Amino acid sequence: METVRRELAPWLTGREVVEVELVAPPGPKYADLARALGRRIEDVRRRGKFLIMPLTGGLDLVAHLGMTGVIADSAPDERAAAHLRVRLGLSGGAPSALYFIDPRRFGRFLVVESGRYASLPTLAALGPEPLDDAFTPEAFAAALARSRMPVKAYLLSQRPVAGVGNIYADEALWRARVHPLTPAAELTRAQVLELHRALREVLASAVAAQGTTLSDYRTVRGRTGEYAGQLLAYGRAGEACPRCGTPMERVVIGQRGTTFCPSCQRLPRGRGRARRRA
DNA sequence: CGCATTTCCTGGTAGC
DNA sequence: TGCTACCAGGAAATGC
Repeated sequence: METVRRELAPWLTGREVVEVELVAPPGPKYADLARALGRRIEDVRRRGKFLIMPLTGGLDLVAHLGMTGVIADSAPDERAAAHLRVRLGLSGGAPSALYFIDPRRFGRFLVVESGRYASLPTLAALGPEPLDDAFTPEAFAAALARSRMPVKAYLLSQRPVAGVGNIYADEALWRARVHPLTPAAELTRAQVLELHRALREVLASAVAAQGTTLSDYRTVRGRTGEYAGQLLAYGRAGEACPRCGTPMERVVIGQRGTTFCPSCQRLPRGRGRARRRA
């Protein structure tokens, strides 16, 4: 999403939305989109995986690409045209239209009052940006201490830190040698520090590579992201761990496929509450 | 409030 | 070859 934001910002900032074509059926995922009409895009920001475009008149245009959504600056080819959901006509020179194509329909493209995210609970409760100074090891430790969910599931909730999806969660947990089923509150201080560092490194590297294309993801100009070639854990179940050679394993945590090394990433034992000694 | 479960959806692919 | 079944998963809705 950061790659998409960087391509969109110089193009969209200052443009007026002169046409709103909602191709998808109206619904909460496209709530109030027509209100963008006649307003100028003041900025292109990002919070986690949400794109936030403040509009003149106290509104925000909010986009989320879901699994397979693509924002493009040129018309989709015949194959992708079947999945066109939104077209925005823009003032100014070419490219003068934005296309939102979303085959699996998990994406959103809606207008809300500025900063009013009640209809987007994940955005409303989003943790700090991982590459911001506010994301300190202390803040991360305090967030993790609040939950006994498996740390992998808690990361995906977007609450301890923003923007970590399934791929980057697996990569960071592997780097930090943390078992994905470890209850968040049971990470040791050393593990919190390792995971904090790993999250920042993985996300910074992925942004430098312009993201991870496994199949659908494309930048606004149609390019692929190249971080897939640097993945060390995600999607490698059955292969040797790059660090120790042990076969990597796959489990399901919170409905998400999760790959980890059973040798490098050990579950702590016997540190839970509710334990009594005889 | 916190957490688990279910739902949305289609392209790709395994299996027959 | 052509069919069916199943899998992928981000976030919201629903159910305790």
